[in-house]
Amino acid sequence: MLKEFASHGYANASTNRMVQEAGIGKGMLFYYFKSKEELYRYCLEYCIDFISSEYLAQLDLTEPDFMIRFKKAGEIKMRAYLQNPLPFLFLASTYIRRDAPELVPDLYQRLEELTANGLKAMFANIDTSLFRQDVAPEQIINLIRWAIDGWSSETIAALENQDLTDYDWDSTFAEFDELLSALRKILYRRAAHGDCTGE
Amino acid sequence: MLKEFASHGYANASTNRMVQEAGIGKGMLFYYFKSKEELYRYCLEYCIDFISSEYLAQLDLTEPDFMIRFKKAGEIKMRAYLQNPLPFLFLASTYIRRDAPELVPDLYQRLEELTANGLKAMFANIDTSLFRQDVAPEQIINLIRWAIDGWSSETIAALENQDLTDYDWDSTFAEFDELLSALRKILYRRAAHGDCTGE
DNA sequence: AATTAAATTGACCACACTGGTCTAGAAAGG
DNA sequence: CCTTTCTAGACCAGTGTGGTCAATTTAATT
Repeated sequence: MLKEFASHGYANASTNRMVQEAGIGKGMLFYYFKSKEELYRYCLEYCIDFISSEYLAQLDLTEPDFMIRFKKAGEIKMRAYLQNPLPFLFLASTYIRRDAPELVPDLYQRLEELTANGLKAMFANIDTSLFRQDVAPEQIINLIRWAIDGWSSETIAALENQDLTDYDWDSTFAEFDELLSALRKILYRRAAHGDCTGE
Repeated sequence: MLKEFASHGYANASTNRMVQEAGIGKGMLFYYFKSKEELYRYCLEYCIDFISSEYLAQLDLTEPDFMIRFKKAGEIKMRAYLQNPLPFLFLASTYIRRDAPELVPDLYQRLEELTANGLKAMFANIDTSLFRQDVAPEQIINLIRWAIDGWSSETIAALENQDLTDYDWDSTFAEFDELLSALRKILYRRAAHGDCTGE
């Protein structure tokens, strides 16, 4: 169901394909859900719950070092995604398609709030004294974000055509650590002795 | 036509909507194109031609300073996009939907080649001696790419809900320049006197 | 003006597929 | 044995599809 909605959008999702994919009779679907609309709403709630509990609620927002915090967040997200990617795909799909505006009137507001709260918390209480001082800390945070996002999306894109059953994750993680250490070298204060940035 | 294909994909694009949007009779479409498939192929060729001539062919690949080269490329792309955004949207749509695989068998290979050649040329003959030496130059190139990509997509996303008729572009460009100077400060060799990275 | 040719329209077609219903029966439980 | 809960899939009216075609307007040519 989630897959059908995610890949075709609400309007073009076919209940016939759903029951075929699920291997059940058409009657069942409309026995448990009185309409396609109700099914959609149920899926929505399920996905929001899943992502809230398996991803957002797991974030460690106390870690002052932004890079560590962000790295942990990435691992949590990846774990949740690998456990069940469909809620992510479903919500991303509804969000970018703007598919069901009057179907669930306050949906987009809720999604905005969800991500906005997540992001706000993500960027709150960061120890900016770790950063180099000659570039604005917001700029540094952006650079870290964009670097990690860019690396992630390119890595995921590269993995998409692979057989992941016996994939060598270690080298991927090593690559990620390399990226992080480069970021630290570039964006953080030089450790202790002789801060040659001049402050 | 491009808009219809771009926003619905080949299968769900409606020839009825196309003729309505274009304000012509249904007959005309099938007078000039014998089928939806032929129309699609024509659109494809048109878009590839447009992007090749108005974007890829305009790139200045001699500029040794990567950041300047990339900045110019961004401006060229933006100019082409503003002149006619539909080819970009059309090709992006076909590429991500993987919509017409057996319709145009060698399509994806051609698109891969197009972008691959573009990217390869884009990253060839770069003067890496301008970069700081304590981080691998490929890593630096990636960081610049990701930063510019991230900034661009967030800026575009923010602009999408705006009225652009009398938008203040100067502040946007200024923001972009700020980003570039931060990148230069962070990723390039310190100019001349006292290179404190120690080589 | 008369005739031929090109361009244009929209009603129309068979067909595919839609969300949803409903009958008929299988399972389960008492 | 009866009742209740599940389950299946044939079926329905409706909508939209890509594509056709006879009819008509417009343009070109003689």
